[in-house]
Amino acid sequence: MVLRMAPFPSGGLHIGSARMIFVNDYYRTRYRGKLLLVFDDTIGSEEKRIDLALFDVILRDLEIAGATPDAVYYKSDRIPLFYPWARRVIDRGGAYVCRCPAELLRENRAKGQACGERAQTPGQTVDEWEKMLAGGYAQGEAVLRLRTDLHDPDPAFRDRVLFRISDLDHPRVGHRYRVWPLLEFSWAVDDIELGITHVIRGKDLVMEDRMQEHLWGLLGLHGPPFLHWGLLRLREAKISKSKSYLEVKSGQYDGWADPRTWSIASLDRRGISPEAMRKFTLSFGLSLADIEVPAETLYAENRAIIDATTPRRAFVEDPVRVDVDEYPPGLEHVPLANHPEQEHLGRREVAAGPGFWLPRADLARSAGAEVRLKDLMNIRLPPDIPAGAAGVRATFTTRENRKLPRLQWVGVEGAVPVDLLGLEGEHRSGIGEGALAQAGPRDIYQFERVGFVRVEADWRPGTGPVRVVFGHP
RNA sequence: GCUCCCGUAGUCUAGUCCGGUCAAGGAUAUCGGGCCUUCGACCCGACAACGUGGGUUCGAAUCCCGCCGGGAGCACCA
Repeated sequence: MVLRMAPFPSGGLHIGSARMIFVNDYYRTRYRGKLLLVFDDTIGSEEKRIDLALFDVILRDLEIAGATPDAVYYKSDRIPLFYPWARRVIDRGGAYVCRCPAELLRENRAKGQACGERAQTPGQTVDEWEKMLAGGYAQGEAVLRLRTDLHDPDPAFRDRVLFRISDLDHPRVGHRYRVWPLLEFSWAVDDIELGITHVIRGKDLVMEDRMQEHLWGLLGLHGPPFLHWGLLRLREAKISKSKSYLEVKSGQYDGWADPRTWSIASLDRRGISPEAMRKFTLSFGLSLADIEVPAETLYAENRAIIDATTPRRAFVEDPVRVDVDEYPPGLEHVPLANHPEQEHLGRREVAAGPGFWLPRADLARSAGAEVRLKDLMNIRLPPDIPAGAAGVRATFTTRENRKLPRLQWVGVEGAVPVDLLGLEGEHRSGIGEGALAQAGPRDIYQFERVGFVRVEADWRPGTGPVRVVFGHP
């Protein structure tokens, strides 16, 4: 079994590409086949530009996803290979060189009308084709078109363009070629040349199946069967690839791993395991319906994978200093379990009061009430807590574990500043318990009552606030 | 407008090819309860679906036809 993925290098791989990645990889693994990555970097268009930096971004995304290809090809290296194939199609009368403007071509297609050029003999087409290749036509002046039935019931199928002329500068091969194949033709050739046995691709390309089969029929060949999947979207990820591209390029976004892109890399950065992405994606099968799934479903998948192995830590957002009067002796430090159920994850010694940091939002809600500092003690808060209060004095009540509102807390001693990057790209500052000072890059923690977070890959102890990215609740 | 594809609970999905074992299973969400010192986990329970109309049949989610709804294509993009 030989499969292929064919992304266009105009953006990082996003969650919508997940089906391409995981479905293909699933079959490769299951049938011990090969999975090729073929960059579909024919020249594109003015609107759809190739970005050199994106080849590596995509490669890296596939690595993250655990779907490293067995081989990598660049369509732009293979252009000369397509010319002899074009010649074979022409010789069989399957194509003609058309000099109609795009506008006229479109109108004729809609009406099922032939233009004057269509009557060309293969001999005349060869001459015109040679002229195209030799530079005898300017960009947009001539194309090689497939000859189908002009009255084909599907207007989309009538006399499609196979090759066109482009003077755009290609980031890999520059101006080495002027006559470029379109996706359909290049794949009619490469699915044969590369020995692809099964084509699994998006349903936006179903019409291309017919074109490839038409070409194969013309040449007496048999190509691989086609399978398709429908569009997959996360409800929260409204952003398009091209919009992301602009934001990343302009620096509005923090690269392709910015949480707002919902790219594979961004999910990884947030601590969502590739395994969760895989299970999530494969759970949809190969359905042809376009689906929109809440990110919560992906989060649930991830929780099931990471919850049991993820240590708990205290984080207090927008902290207010609270000093507790009548603080009981001997509670300056307490041992806490790293995980409520997984004892093998051990314990850590946590600095407690009498000075604490508590979340401003919780304090505002609980003024005058007795609250429980989780795992520690109960305190009574003063009746009045001004909105901008810098410090608050509270009073110890009991240690008895009663049903009280529970707050997480951070003891003042050894507390470390934390910068939490949120899903909208916002930075939430807070303070974390001392144990976080020894966090390692890419470590995953659960901030109790906040959610799962992952330490930034480039963070090192002693370099300022602990930088983490919010994953999910 | 033309062509193709898709319609099972809020969402996603199993079942449809080969009609009965489907008074439709699972996941997620929601609601209620329990439990662990998290708003997380776990346990128990509840809610909730075959788009619609006809036909075939002893029997239809499943086969046929119409309609309705949704998506994609009709680029010298991929």
